[in-house]
Amino acid sequence: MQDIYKPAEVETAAQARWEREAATRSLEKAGVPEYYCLCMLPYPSGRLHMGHVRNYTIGDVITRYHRMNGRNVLQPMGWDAFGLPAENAAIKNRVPPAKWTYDNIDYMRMQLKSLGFAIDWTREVATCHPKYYKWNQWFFLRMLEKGIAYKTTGTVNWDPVDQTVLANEQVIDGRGWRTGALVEKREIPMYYLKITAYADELLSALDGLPGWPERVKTMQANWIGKSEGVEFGFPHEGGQLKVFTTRADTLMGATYVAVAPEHPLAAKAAASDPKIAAFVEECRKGGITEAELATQEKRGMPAGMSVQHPLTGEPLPVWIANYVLMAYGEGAIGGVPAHDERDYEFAVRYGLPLKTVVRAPADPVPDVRVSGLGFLGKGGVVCNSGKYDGLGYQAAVEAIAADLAAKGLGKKRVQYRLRDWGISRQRYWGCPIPLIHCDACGDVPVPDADLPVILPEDLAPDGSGNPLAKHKAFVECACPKCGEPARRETDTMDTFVDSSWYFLRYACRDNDAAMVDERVNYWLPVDQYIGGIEHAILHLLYSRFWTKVMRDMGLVKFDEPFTNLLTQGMVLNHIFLRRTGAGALSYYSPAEVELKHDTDGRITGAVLKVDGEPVQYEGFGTMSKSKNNGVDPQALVERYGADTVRLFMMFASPPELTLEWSETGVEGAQRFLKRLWKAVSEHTTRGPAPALDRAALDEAQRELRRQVHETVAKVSDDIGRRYTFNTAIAAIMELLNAVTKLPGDALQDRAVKQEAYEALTLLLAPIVPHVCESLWSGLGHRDSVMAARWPAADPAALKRDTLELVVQVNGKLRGHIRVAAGASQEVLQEAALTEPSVQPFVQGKTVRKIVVVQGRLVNVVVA
RNA sequence: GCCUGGGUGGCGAAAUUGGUAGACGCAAGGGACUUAAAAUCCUUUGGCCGGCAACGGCCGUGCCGGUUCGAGUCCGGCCCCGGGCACCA
Repeated sequence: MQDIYKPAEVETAAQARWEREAATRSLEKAGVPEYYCLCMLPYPSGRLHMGHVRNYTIGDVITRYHRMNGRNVLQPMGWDAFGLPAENAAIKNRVPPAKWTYDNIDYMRMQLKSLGFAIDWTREVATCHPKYYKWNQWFFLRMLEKGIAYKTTGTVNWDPVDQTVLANEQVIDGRGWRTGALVEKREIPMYYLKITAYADELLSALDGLPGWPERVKTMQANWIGKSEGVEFGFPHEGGQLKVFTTRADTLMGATYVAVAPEHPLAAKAAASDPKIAAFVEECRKGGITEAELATQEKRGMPAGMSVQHPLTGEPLPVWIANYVLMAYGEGAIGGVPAHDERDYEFAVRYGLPLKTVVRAPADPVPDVRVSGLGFLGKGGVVCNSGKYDGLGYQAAVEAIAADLAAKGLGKKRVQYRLRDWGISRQRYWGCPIPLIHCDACGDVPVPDADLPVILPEDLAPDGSGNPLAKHKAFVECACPKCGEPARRETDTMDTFVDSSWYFLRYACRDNDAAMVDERVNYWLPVDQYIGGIEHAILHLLYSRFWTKVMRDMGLVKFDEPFTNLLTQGMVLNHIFLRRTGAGALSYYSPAEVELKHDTDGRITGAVLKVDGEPVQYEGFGTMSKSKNNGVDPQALVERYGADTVRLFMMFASPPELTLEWSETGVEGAQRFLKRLWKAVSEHTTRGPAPALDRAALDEAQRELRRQVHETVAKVSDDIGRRYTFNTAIAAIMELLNAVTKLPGDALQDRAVKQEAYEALTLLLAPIVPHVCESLWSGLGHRDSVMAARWPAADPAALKRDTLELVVQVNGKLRGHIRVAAGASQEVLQEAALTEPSVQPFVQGKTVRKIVVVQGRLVNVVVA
């Protein structure tokens, strides 16, 4: 072993050894417990960013930990290779998206390899490869046959200048990003997947996922948004205006009815009244995101008609209102301004009457005409509602639903907030939807034998529309049914389709005859899935849905794709900027800036290194290109080595929290590895250590051994159960501090140190595998550390004869006592009361009570 | 607007089931080594007060209130920051 730590040499040698020994290859083995550790696949944007490094380091630590614990572990990698950024790069650089994507994949694969992740590269998948997306198309056709995929219209952002559909992120302040034109909503035909048919199972199955964070399950449950309520109609001349409400108890308080601008009644009203038509047209302005719709100013216009209250027959005016969503319920609501904040705001603005029909249980019955927002929530009592007065929420809903049913106007039903999944995208760089449009036969599925429908890879988009639609060789085809000339569908699939099942394909990517095979049931479900919290809802919900559809078609034998889920936080860095000219901002990389501190170490300012002039410090923010505060992992690996980068990432904060980048923190991580290297190297230069003789140890040696085994127990728990890698590393650092402080060079000193250094190496192997490979062989082992077994704590070494307990008086710390390990309560109380530092606080006072917490503390309560 | 997390020293954080607040590391100060610097090693470090000192006291986990022998942790109300909101991935 060399006496100086040289990361580049160590890492090249370790990676070469793993390659030579095919150490990261995973094969299906009968009789060995399998473990599937999966990280969310990256979008090949060009270079890895720190979020990727964090994600894959977490996955690699878990992978290597379970390997050392004897499991047959699979850790695959792939590329979420279709998507918008490739088209944007194509527009900017005039390079076909395919070339850009494949080049990026090559570079990023090299980066991943240089970080030493134990990935089985023989299973690599790229979603833009025809051998992958063929199965998107094949499965889409199966869903079409079953009625799970269907066609209807959907709303999109429309740029009227470019005549193009825009993604939400391409709409900035209501305008198209390239043209600056005001964006409009437009209805176009699209294909949908009937995820709502699985709403109930997607919701109830969350209870069967104890390995998922509560927060993610709560978000998914709220997203699905199951609510029980009443669907009923407001009768009018032309029939009934249907609404759905969860608050039928407030029905007697309805003073108006409002419909969405896209509602058929609004269209009908617009046809005969130009003012209404203008208003409906006005509502088309702006984007389609829920955030935008929910924050816009509430506006409305009378539809020029009225309906009857279903219980009283009283006429109620119909309004067209922009705050009513066509996508939820029936696209219409009964307005109850006294008991709904949004209705209240609307009614106040347009002078609509209020009627108070619910009161707090303790309050007196209010005057019907009391204005203002009344009781909210479901804990009230119905009033001013005739026969329903005095009922609580549930009883009132039942009674009103029964009366509506008796009149043939309504019934109780369940409503979900979840909407079906629209998968059509009017974009080039995606998986073609396998349909052919024939004038005679309609929409005809592409026969299975003609799959995949191959996406031409040599087109370059120019920003106006989908180049596929202009590509004759792609569009023009023969109808599979009648053979006459027909047009191929040019919409491609949402990239969420690609990422909804890629984790299955890793198990069988060499099978060209089937989407999945038996190996999928060997590896799946995924034992541990790791990725960003930003995917908590959409990606994870779509993957769960897709898995259930495949199960129902008999393709897989499990119900849920991911047994355990770890959501990692974002990586942040300092943000520096200068204001240049007319409000323009110029961002500077933290690498170009020097921070100024006061004597307490507080940041007081910053200057640009090149000119020494101040720049504005904006605090921490997520690493991004636009803020110019990203850190290039490659530069770090070259400067410090992969192990240092991995160690810092895992040490700086627990995986679920955000991580603030710190160059000095990276240096600290490097310092630790150097100290470890030096310590082991000094130990091994004295030759092989003698065998450990447990009976011959002195107190200091026993104490160090105890710490070794306590550390083994703690690190096993921190990595294997808690996923708190930061505290595992802290314990390992403490152990190194302790070993290097053990004086003496006697035989048993060396034996205890050998045991300690071997434990340190094994415990660190999942986190910094390259350096541990060298240390392990330095400590006298011929096999790779990847083949070594995870250490086990020796219970005999953990045993303690005495314990130190805390003594509190009225909950305040007043002293410590040392007692025998098995001491009785009486002995503890006596020791606590007679402890000199405790005496002044109990003397002359009445002891009311003594609380003893086993192995921790004694609290004396005095008055 | 709706849904969901988070807030602890100068900084990243720790405290695992309600039981010693600040482990571990960074930064900063003092010292050793060195012609010097870097590197390395030793050492101090939440705030305030008292003491020559050993040490002791009080305060302290975003803010206000509550439960408890005991609250960073539980409950109620507020403030601030982040993630998601269905065509970014």
